[in-house]
Amino acid sequence: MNYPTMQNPFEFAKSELASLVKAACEKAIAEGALPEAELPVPPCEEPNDPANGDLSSTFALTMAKKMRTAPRKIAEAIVSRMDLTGTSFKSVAVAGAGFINVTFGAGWYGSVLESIAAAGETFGALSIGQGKRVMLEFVSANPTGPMHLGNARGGVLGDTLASLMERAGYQVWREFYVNNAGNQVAKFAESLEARYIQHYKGADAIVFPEDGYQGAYITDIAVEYASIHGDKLLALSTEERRAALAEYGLEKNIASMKVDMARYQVNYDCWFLESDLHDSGYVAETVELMEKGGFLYEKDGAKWLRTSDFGSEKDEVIVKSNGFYTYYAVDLAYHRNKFEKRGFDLCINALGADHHGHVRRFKAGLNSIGVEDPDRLQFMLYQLVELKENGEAVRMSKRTGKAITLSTLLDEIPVDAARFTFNSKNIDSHLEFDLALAVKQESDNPVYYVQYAHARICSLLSRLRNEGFSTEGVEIDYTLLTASEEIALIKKLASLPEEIRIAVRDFEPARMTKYLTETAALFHSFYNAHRIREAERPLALARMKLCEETRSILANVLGLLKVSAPERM
RNA sequence: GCGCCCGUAGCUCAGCUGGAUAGAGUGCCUGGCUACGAACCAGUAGGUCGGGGGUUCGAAUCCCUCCGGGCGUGCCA
Repeated sequence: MNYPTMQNPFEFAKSELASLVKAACEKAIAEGALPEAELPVPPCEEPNDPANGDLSSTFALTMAKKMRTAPRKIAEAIVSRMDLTGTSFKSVAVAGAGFINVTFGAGWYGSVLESIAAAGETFGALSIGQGKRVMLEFVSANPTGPMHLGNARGGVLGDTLASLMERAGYQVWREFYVNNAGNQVAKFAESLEARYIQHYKGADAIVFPEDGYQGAYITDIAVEYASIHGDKLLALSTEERRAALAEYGLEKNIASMKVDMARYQVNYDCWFLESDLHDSGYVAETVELMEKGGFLYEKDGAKWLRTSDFGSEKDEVIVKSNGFYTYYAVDLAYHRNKFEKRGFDLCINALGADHHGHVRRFKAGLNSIGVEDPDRLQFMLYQLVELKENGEAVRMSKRTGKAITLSTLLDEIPVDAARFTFNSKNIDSHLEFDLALAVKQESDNPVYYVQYAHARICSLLSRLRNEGFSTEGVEIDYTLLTASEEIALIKKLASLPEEIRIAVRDFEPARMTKYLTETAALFHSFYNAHRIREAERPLALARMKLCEETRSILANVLGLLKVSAPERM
C-alpha cells in the first residue's frame, strides 16, 4: 500500500473534493442534466456533526439560484457522476437541503499517520511565509520598572506568534524596543534622585515629584546606589546627579527584564535601544525627511506633522516647543529603521489594546516619510489584563506601583502553567486575573491535562516496546482503525496544519492551546475505550502507531508554545 | 461626543470571511480502577447566543439601532 505524504491533509482533501464536485457538475451540464452556468470553486468545509460526513460541500445550495433548480436535485445530479476511485474518499451522499457529504477512506487515514511520522515533530510546517523576513516586536515595556501581567500576556502571545510564523515558513526576528530615553526616563531619574536625597537628608528634604514613580523598587535602587557609591552625588549638579542615577537604574532594570524574559522562555534576537536612534542622528535625519517633504509646519512653538493628509484624524506633534522630539517622532524613526535600514518585509507589533489609537497614526506617519507600503506594518492588538484582588478590579500602573510583576507571577506559578494560561484566551478577550485565585487553582490548569496525556503515552509506549511491540519497518494495516474514537483522533491530528495556518492568519495563538486540549481529550477517550496490548497483533500495531503519532503531535505543539512535554509526572 | 474591543450555560470561555440539532472546561448530580498511568473516562441537568429591527433558502455569525462594560481620543510613552 502506498501512502502519499500530505503537508496539509485537510487542505489536500478539500481541494480534491472541490475538483471532484466541479468535474461532476461539468459532466452533468454536458449531459444536459443541469442547466449551463458559470461554476465557482466549490466551497468545502468540515461539518460540525460527524454524522454529516467528514467533509461537506454546499456547492448545490449556492448554485440553486443561478441554475434555477432545487439544490437537492443539483446535488443528486453531481453525486451520481462523482468517481471516487483513487481519491481520499470512500463514499459520498446527498443530505439535508442539498449538502454533498463525503467520508474519508482508510487510505487518507493511513496517509495522515505516515505523513506525521515522516515530518516528525515539525509536522505542520507550511510554506505560506515564503521565507519572508518578519520583525516581531513585542513587550517593549518601559525600562523604568519591573514588567507586569500585561507584559506577561504580550510576551507569551508575541513569542508564540513568532514560533507559529516560523513554522509557517517565515524568517522571524524577535525584538524588544527599549525606551531608554525621553520623558519617562526623565521622570524615572527625578524619582530616583528624590529617593536618593531622602535617603541621606530625610523625607522632608525634597518633595517627591507628583507624577513620579511611586513603587518601592525606586527606593531600593536609590539606596543600593548609595550603598555602593556613597553620597558623592549630593555634591554634583542636579543634571549630573540624575544622569548618574538614571544610568545605574536603567542598566539594572534592563538586566532584570532580560532575566525575567529568559526565565519566561522568551529569547529576543535583539534588545534595541532607543538611545542608539538619537546618538546616530537617525531621528534627526528622519525629521529632516519630513521637513524636506513639506509635511511639517509650526504652531504654538512646536513642529507638527500633517498626518491628517494621510488618513489620520488630526495632526501630530513631532518636535515639542521645548525642543525635544515626541515619542511619536522617535518611534517613526524606529519603524523607518526597521523597513529602510534593516529591510524587513513585514513588521508586526504586538500591542496592548490601550495603544490601539497608534495604528492609524503610525501608518499615516510612515506614509509621510515615504515608507512605500505602510501595510507592511501590522498590529497584533491584545486586550488588557484586568488585575483583580479579591474580586475588585485594580488598574495596573508602573507609576503608582500597583501591579503584579512578571517575576512574582513566575514565583507563584510554574512557567508551563503561566505560558499556557496566557495563550489560552483569544487576544480580543479581556482577561481577568486574580493571582490569589490563580495560585489556588493552579493544579486545575489544562496544561496538566495535556501533559498527562503525553506522559501517559510515553509510559504506554515504553511498556509496549519492552514487550516486543514495534512499528519500525512494519507495514501497518490502517483499515483496522475504524472505531469512532480512532477516527476522531486521527482527524484531529490531521488538522494541525490548518490550525497553524489560521492561528498565523488571525494572530491567534490561543487556537493552539485549544487544539492541544481537544487532542488530549480525544486521546484519553480513545485510551479508555480501547485496549492495545490485548488486541490482535495487527490491530495492536495500528493502535500503537496512532499513539506514537499522537505523542509526536502533542510534543510538537507543546514545543511551539515552549511548554515542556514530560515523559512522566 | 467620536473611534476600537467585548456581551453566548451558574462561572471561565470556544464557535463569528453566513450553513444542518449552538459547544468545551469548571461547578452540581450519577456511574466506572485486582485494568496499557483515575492528574483519566462515560453520562444527567443547565441557553430569549444583551434587547429590537433588517438582509435571505438559511443569522450567534453580515447590516442598522438601542442597552451594558473596557480602552482610547496628550506638546505622556
